[in-house]
Amino acid sequence: MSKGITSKSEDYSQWYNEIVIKADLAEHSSVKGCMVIKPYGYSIWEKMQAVLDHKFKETGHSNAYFPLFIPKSYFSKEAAHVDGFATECAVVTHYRLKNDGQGNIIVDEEAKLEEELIVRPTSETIIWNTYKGWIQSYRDLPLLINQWANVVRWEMRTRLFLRTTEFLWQEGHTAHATAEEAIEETEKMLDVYADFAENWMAVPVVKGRKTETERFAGALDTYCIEALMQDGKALQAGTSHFLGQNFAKAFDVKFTNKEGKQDYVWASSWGVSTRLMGALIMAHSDDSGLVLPPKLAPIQVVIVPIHKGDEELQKISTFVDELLPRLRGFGISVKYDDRDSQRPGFKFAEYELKGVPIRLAIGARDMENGTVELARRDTKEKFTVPQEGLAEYVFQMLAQIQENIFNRALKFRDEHITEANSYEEFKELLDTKTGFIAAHWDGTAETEKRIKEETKATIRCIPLDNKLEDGVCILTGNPSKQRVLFAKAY
RNA sequence: CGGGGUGUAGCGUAGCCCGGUAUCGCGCCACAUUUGGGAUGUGGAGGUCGUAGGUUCGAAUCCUGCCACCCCGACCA
Repeated sequence: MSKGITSKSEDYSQWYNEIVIKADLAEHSSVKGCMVIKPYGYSIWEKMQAVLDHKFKETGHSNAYFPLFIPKSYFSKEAAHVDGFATECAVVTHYRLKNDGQGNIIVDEEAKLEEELIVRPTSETIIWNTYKGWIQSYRDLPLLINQWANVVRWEMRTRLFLRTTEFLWQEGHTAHATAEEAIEETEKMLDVYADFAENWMAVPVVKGRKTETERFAGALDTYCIEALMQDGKALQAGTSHFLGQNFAKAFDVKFTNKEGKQDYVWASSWGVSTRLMGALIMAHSDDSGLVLPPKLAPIQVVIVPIHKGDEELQKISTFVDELLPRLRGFGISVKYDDRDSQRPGFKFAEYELKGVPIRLAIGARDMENGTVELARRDTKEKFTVPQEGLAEYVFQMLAQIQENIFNRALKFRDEHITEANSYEEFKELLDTKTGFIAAHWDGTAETEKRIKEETKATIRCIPLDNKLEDGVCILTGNPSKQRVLFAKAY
């Protein structure tokens, strides 16, 4: 392992890449745009999954699994949907290889599929085609399904976790008897995402709605949570869509309501992906490496013994053997690193790089004094604390760290929401201060497009808790009733 | 799809201009000494130089083609 990583102030993008690689979260695979998520990175994702999965079930959803392959014809059934995804679909055309007689394996042209299969970029189409058979009556509704899956989007430019060709996610697909219920579901799941981002990932988010331009292909309304990264760029961390009756109509999913009349079903879909890993990394980490919120850290506490000779190690290990169950009793995941192959300094640096929230170092001096050295990752502070009551102290410290990194991120975020009242001011802020810029917009796609072309800033969302105020659009001077949040985004 | 870059041991690299069978560091293995912020010494193992062809007595090096990946943009979660 090499020493140090590029400073984030020097080159943010390189800093990010190095953290992902050096903290052992993931690595590039031999396939362009695809990554291998390594055990340490995957264990963070598993923690995210576990929490989210629990929340989904708590809100009445069940998991199911739908196929990876989608018949091409399904895509053309919803016009906006196909427009949105057509240019980034991987297509399966053959089902067999053969030996060409010269030692090469080639595609067997005789094994051409009647109908090409699309590797799912998202599953609305195959799921709604399936729902057609599941829904006949209002009694079958609501239908609340989630699936954990991989999807493929053939993006031109990829970045580890933030945008990979194949990525892992969950996608909820629900069916309802009324528009109101579907909207309620859409908003409820947005709240679930926001709660997860803030209270687990410690990443503050703005809940809002997308403009028509930024809306999901096939949705009537797209809600989102937007987070701010340390370089002042926004990251869309999750989306929840109200799909209206678009997919029900495309796939002919009707039900008989209480009055005995036929109607199309109302839908929502919502998802978060391994992109959340990117958000987690970028939101908190520093030049020493990853900083993980305790609630999602695979290892919350690491214990490093410092000893001269086996005898001292024995004593320390005996103490640690008693300490471990006490810590675990508080639900703390703890690792005792008594490897003799690495010295303490190496281990300190390694666990900092990996973002372990608390490190306990115990040496002969501590054993004599009845203390341990506690180092917290978020502030880099070190404390000498008594062994007596240590488990409880650590437990409380973990809660403090969780709170601290959230507050730190919140402070940064709030300091980076700035109001702009003219186009000049807007451009100036984008170049200097960055972050979210709250500005009046005349509500037209033309204005949005021009601002994007001229400044690279997009409307991240129209915040749900927006206050109404009269103003004029920064570009056109036309009247506006509220400010929207602009930012450069990932 | 444009621009830039890289491909040599597990990783990072030197060598390429000027052709003679590959340098250094990290890591790995063994042993010893070490251990409160990225240890030290000694010995050792490890290479189709991305790939196909060409020139040459001889190619990591020169020529041609191909492939792949990374970074920066445009597009997108």
